Amino acid sequence: MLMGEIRILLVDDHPVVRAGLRAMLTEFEGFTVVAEAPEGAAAVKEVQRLAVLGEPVDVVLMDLQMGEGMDGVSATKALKELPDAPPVLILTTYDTDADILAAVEAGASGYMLKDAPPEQIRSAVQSAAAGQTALAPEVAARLMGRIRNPAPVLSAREVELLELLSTGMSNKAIAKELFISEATVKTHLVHIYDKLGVDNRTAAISVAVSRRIIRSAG
Amino acid sequence: MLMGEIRILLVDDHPVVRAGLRAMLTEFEGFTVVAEAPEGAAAVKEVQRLAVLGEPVDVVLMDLQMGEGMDGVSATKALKELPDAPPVLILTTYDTDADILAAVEAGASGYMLKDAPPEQIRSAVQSAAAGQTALAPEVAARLMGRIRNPAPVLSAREVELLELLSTGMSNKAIAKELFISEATVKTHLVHIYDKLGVDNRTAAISVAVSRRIIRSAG
DNA sequence: CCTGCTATCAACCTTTTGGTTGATGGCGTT
DNA sequence: AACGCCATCAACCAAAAGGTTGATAGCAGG
Repeated sequence: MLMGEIRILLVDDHPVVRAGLRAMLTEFEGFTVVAEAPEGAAAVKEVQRLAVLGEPVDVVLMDLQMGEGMDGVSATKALKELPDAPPVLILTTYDTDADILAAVEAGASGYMLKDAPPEQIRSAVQSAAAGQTALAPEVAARLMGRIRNPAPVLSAREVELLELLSTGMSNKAIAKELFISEATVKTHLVHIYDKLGVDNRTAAISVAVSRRIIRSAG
Repeated sequence: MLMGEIRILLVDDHPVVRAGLRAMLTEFEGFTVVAEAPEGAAAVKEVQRLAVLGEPVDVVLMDLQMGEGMDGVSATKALKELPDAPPVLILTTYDTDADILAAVEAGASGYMLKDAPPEQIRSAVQSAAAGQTALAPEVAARLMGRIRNPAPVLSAREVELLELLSTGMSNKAIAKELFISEATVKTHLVHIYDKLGVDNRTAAISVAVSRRIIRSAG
């Protein structure tokens, strides 16, 4: 293949951010932005379209929060089900555990923050294109810190519950949403309270937000 | 002055966004980005520096949320105290009541959203440079709506309660903290729920945070 | 002066949560 | 195979929160 250019698809609902990434990446050697999409569904279509044209995408740069349409996590999952799925590099604003976990679980090859210096983004794209994993230093540090300092680790399910909790849903509503019984919700909550060292849902949210386990409503 | 170019200062903590705005604006006729700043304090210095150089800034494009340093509202206030203060056009992601009101109160000449189409941003910058006010359609609509349908305003005491609420305190604890009876706490809560359109404390916090009535733990 | 809003409190009742105990099955590790 | 962790559910009880009615008092505005 002789080191052709790295072919990139940008997925972000903000035209300004897309323009910024395009400008930033094309200034570097070896990068081409071959397509853009404002949300996840369009991104999947673009990847397929370019694949059948014989001009496959090498790396997808994906935002997590899209105003409308398919969000980044769902899009990543959808992309990973395609044959010859390209690596997906998440590029977002927030570095909460919930976001990171969801992204990694969906099959993302990396997790970068939008306020990262250009050079960092450049090397992350390169790593992703090479099939490697690329984590932002902040993200990596957070993961390392949590290994050294065995802070109580919430399971993915527990984080999921916390997120619904933070929207103000009752146990009954959460149960319905997750297709489990109210009893199970209560069991999860007891475990969450235990791990966070609190004894009610409101305090749990407060602690979870300040520890960046979840992101507050916004 | 013969219709010189409009000289712009970009203020945003994300290099990606700055690059995007720069690329977007310089593609249009009549715009020059003369400086950039990652946060408010640096922005004020830039404006002053360029003023003494005899190359004054015509429009400041300002984000509201900066990771570190002076935030957009404070920076706008600071700029407005300078002699020959340039118009400040807010360009941000969120269009909450609190943000818009704070920005307008601080003296902003306009309020645009980052997901706006380039053409809209272009004309907003032009309006601001001409000394006019430029509001994004979404923002204008929201303001109109709030005039017709004034949002319930929480009393100072109610906000005080909300703040304690968000830390996870029980009614009893809040009562003790504020030297009032638990009954009074409950009465306040009923009023708060009523005004926010919710029916439990967790949802109240969620709404209050998303409306920026209080700021979340962090 | 009357009206409305705010802040305070009480009594009462219903619903929701929290806390406990115990049980099942899956999954991965030792 | 045995152990631990996770996710699921049930039944039960105690505590907290939610909802209602009603009352008092201050203070601002028409």
